[in-house]
Formats: sequence, C-alpha cells, structure tokens
Amino acid sequence: MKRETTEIRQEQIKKAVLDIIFNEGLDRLSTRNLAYKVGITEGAIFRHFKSKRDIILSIMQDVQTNLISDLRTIALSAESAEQRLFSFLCKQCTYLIENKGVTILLFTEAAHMNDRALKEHLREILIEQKSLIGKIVKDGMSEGLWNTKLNVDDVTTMYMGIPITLNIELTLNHERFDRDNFCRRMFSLLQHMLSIQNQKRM
Amino acid sequence: MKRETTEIRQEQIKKAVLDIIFNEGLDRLSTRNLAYKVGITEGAIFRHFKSKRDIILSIMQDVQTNLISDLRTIALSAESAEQRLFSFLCKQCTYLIENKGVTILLFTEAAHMNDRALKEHLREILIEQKSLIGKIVKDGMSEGLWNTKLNVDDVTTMYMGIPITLNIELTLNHERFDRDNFCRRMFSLLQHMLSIQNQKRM
DNA sequence: ACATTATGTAAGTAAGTGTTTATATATCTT
DNA sequence: AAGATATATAAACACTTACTTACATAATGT
Repeated sequence: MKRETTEIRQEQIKKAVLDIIFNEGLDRLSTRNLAYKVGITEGAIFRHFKSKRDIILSIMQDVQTNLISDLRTIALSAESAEQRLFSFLCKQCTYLIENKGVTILLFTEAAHMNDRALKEHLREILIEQKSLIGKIVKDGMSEGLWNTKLNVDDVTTMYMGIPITLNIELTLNHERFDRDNFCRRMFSLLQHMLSIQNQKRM
Repeated sequence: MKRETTEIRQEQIKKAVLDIIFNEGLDRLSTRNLAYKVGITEGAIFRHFKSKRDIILSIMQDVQTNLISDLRTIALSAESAEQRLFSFLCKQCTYLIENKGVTILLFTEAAHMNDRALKEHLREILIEQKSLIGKIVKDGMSEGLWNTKLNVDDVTTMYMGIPITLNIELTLNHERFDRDNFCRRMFSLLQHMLSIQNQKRM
C-alpha cells in the first residue's frame, strides 16, 4: 500500500469534502464516504485530522488565508474607490462560483451543528469582508465620488446581499442562473445607489 | 394517556420542529427528540406524518399559504408602488424575524438533503417573491417614479439580498444584530438605487 | 542493517438514525 | 353497552454515524 504524508492526505481529504458537498449533498458527507473518496480507510482519516469538525475548521482557515487576504489586498490598493469596489465584487463572485462547496459548507454547517466556535469563525469572515467594503465606501465618499449622506453600515449590509444571493441562486438554480456579467450588472446598481444625485421626487 | 386528533398533533409536531431548530440546532432534529418535545412516542409521529421529509414539506406548504399569500396581497394592492415596496419589505423582514426556524430549515435543508423536490419548492418560493417585486418595480417605473433604464431582474436580485442577508445575520449574530428600523434603512437605499437622477459623475 | 516513526488496515465501539410491528386503549358511533 | 376506529405505546428493526483499538508495514535516519 502506497503511503502519503499527512500534508498531502489533509489536502486530499479537504478536496474530497468539497467534492462530496458539490456532487452528492451535505448529508453524504460521512467519514465513511470521505475515506472511500480519498481511497483510504476510515481510520486513516483520523490519523490526519483529530475529528470531522477539525476538517471543517481547517477548510474555514483556508478561506481565511486565501479569499480574505486577496480581498484585503484589493481593498487597500492604491486604485480609485470605484475600481476597488468593482474588483472586490468580482473577486467575491468568482470565488463563490469556483468554490461552491465551500460556501454551502460554511453557511449550512454553522446553522446545522449549532457550534459556537464555527459560527463565530464564520461571523468573523463576514465582518471582515464588511469592514473592508466599508473602507472602500468611505474612501469613495472622501474622494467626492459618492453620496456622503448614506450610512456606510447600511451600504455594506446591502452590498453583502449580492454575494450571498449569488450563492443561494447557484445552489438552487444550479446552471440555470444567469451569471453573465453578473458583477457588472450588480456594480451598476450599486453605483446608482451610491451616486450623488438630484432626486426628482422624494 | 390523552389523545389528540391528527390535525392537532400535526400542528404540535411542526411547532416542535421549529422550536428544536431555533433552540438546539438542526442536528438535534431527530424523530426521537421531536417525539420527546411533543410528549408522545416516536411511533406516534409516523401516524400523523408518513415520513420526516413530509413534515418539512408540510412546513414549506405553510410558508407558501401564509407568507406568500400576504405578500401577494401587498404587491397587488391599489397603493402606490413606493408604498407597496415598503410594505412588502417590512412584511418579509417581520416574517423572517418571527419565524427564524422556518428559514433556517428551508435554506439549509434544501442544500443538506440534496432533495430535488425540496429544492424545487424553495426555488418556487423565491421566484414567486421575485416576480411580485418585479411587478411593483415595473409599476413604479410606469408611474414615472423610478428610473426606467434599470433592468428589473437585476433590481429584484439586489432586492432579494436584503431578506437573505437579514436571515444570515440573525442566525450568526443572534441578538447582536441591529434590527431597529432595518426595513426603513434598507428601503431608503433602494429608493436611491431606483430614483431618476442626474449623476454628477459617470 | 536495524530500530524508529509515520502511515496504513480491519474490525470493532457505543450511540444515533428513520421507520415498522404487535399490541393496547381512549374515544366515537350505533 | 358493544363494536369500530383512531390514537397511542414499547420494543424492535436494519442501518449509519463519528471515532477507537490492536496490529501491520512502508519509509526514514543512523
């Protein structure tokens, strides 16, 4: 029997987790099925992770180190607020589309397991994203680009609806969802919302 | 032992489902725990519902007949588009806040069970809501109230982010979430987005 | 070449899952 | 009051769950 290092097995196991969620649904995410997918026995799984919960936490950590750090780079770059907001939105959408399993896992498992640490972790990921968007919005206001009368927190709340809705539509509609220029279309609406305007009516 | 009609037991069982989800998490939603909560034995559960899946489908049906019919009434009423949009949003938010268990159940169980019929049902609920909002938006445009250049589908997609985000924040933040005037604040942003405007910049 | 260590397996654990069966009894109808 | 029916129970069903144990062997360092 061929043997692999813990590092390689951990990657294989995490990859298999996302694969199962995407192709078979969360209720098929058992250690038995997981072991079968990786091509090892159930016992071997627990050689590389001390529990199933630990696998999920490790995947969350990956999101933290991959997606969030990319988003941080975009939010803090030297470009215009407008350009940064667009790049930020595109990055989020691309990630959600390419890592569908991850987001299903995060959102549903937090509610499902009723696990405080897991929920807290997810909460931090969302809060961090919101604070980065908040920075971009504030910068855009300072630049005289956007309406300073808007409440920044409200704008970020509204903004976060976009990736979350995208995720739900992807889950439910699978391939029927119209993702062409999704970022561009949503960005255009955000611009209307943020713009300094002379309203014709109240 | 006291006996109740199937109708009463069905209501008690469905109530217990939402109770368990809210207070203990979805993973504690076993027929055993359910029976214990209602105060009957497991076997009795299956006298009133033919399967656990049927209980969830029945709850979905309740959402359909309660929430959706209320929303339809609002959307098709004689009031102004502006007033209808606000009432619609408020109704949705109130329902989500008062029936947290329901929405956790719907969103997560669809992904979890990978159940086509269940997913389809949820998809229909969302599509129906979107089409009602679409009608309000189109009416508002005809009334000369809102920007006719906006894509109605995009607006409804953006709109749907609001209740969905609210739901996620409620799940994760529990009581820390600032729900004061939530509808009013989000509605104000929607108005900015929809308004006919003279933009100062592109 | 040999002892050590990391990675594996096969078979088990106890507890939990949704569901069914055989049986009892409360309630309703006649 | 007697019979029919609906509602209950207790106990089991066959199966799955995450996880553990005892033991084996491939890879590694000396």
